Amino acid sequence: MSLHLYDTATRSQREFVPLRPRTASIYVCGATVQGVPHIGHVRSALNYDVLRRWLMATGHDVLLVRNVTDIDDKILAKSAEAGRPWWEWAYIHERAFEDAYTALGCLPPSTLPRATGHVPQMVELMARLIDREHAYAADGDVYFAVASFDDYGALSGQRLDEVCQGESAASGKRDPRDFALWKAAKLGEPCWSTPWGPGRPGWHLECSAMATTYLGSEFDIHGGGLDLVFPHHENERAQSRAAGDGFARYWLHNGWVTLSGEKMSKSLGNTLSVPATLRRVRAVELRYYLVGAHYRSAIEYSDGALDEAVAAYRRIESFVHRVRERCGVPEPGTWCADFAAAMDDDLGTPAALAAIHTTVHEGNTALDAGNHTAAMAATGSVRAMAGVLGLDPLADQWRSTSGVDARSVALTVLVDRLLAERAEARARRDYTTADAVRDQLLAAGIAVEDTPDGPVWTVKGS
RNA sequence: GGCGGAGUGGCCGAGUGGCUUAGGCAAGGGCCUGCAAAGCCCUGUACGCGGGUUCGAUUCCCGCCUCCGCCUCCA
Repeated sequence: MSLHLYDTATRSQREFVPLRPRTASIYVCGATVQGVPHIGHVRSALNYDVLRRWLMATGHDVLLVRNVTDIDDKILAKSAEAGRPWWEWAYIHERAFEDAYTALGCLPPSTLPRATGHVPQMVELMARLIDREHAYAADGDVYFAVASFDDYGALSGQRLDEVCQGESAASGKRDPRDFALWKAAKLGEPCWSTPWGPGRPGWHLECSAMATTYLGSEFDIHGGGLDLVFPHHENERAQSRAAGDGFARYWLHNGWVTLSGEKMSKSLGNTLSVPATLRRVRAVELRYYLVGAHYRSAIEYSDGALDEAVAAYRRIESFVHRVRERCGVPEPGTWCADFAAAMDDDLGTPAALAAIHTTVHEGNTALDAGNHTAAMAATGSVRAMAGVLGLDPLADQWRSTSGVDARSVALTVLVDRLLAERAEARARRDYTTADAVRDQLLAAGIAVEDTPDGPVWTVKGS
């Protein structure tokens, strides 16, 4: 079995055969940085992070480009409303997004291009399109001529006669279905000069320009949220192919996070921000929750479901910690066949998680039987599998303290001192005193468990 | 109106034409423990409704109901 991915363009699973063997090039539509990231935004980034990690784990050299749309109508409107420069507004929110991605353990992209930094490439692309008579300039706007591209609509399944794209108010448009590649400068708006007059990039054009700048005229995977299929990705595909580029070979789209049955979106105002969620659960737990559902299914957010994910993750985490305390630090090993089969089947993370839980179960049984070798092996396997999902409990990413610092040394000395007292009390059957010590520790957030190898303590939530 | 997705046991959430019918959470019983905790063992008549195909359907086909998304900016 090899990796198969569901391709929106063909509405079917296709075997992933990269353009160049052992390499993978991925372009993911990042955010329009106009506000604070919500958990739906990070779900998208997380899905492509898991894809990337699985490709890396199976021996691919991966290039992943995620863009930042740092100029658009809403950024201009919101910054104006706030009385701040548009570029400051964009950068503040770009940082908020990056902070959220980093907190959740997304590997940094190979590069993070901004739309405003790629105007020359956009001009070049428009020139090619005009040359081939797939685009035309009108009063400083530049439009793509939809009718000139036969394959338009193939990606999204939209019927041409039903389509009427947003910029219909514009006078120079020859066909209501045409969409803007470039928008003529309006008074007071930022603009860049082009052969057709000053203006600013249209949304669709920038992604085509940035993707091919970094990944070449043809690349492997283009990803994004389900809502981008039409018109954004349809238009990207049309303009790039019309210009003679092969463009994306696989189109992946992730499902929603919904709240009260509705898509979480800024316009509806029903968003749950990442910072707010991280005040309630740890980042790794939120990651488990978002990665635990299949990427194409919708997640109907609920506090209860998030709590269940927290409990499920802690089962894995406590197993790994228990083995580490009793048997030593296990190095990541190899994943089991079920796990690989699940991941190869269109990133079947639910089944992959089931494989992890099965291994945890086996490891716990081994630990109960005093078989430290088998417990270590299971833990190594769990670490490797969880690592592919970015959920390895012992990964540096999730370490709350940097390991052996002065504070943790001090804590260890004090806890060990108390545990010695408790051991003495237990030895003389003074359980009142022994339990008092344990309760004291628990009140301080330190859980004590008696095991065949002696008491083991852990700081809750670390 | 056009296109697409979903309805699974107390809850979350996979999946499959029949095989011990994922996994987790929660619940009940048991083992272990001084007591716990954690773990282990056991238990639980699931597949929106109505037809059809089939020896057999939750899984395929048809119809219906309900919910959601895209078609305008949106992960």
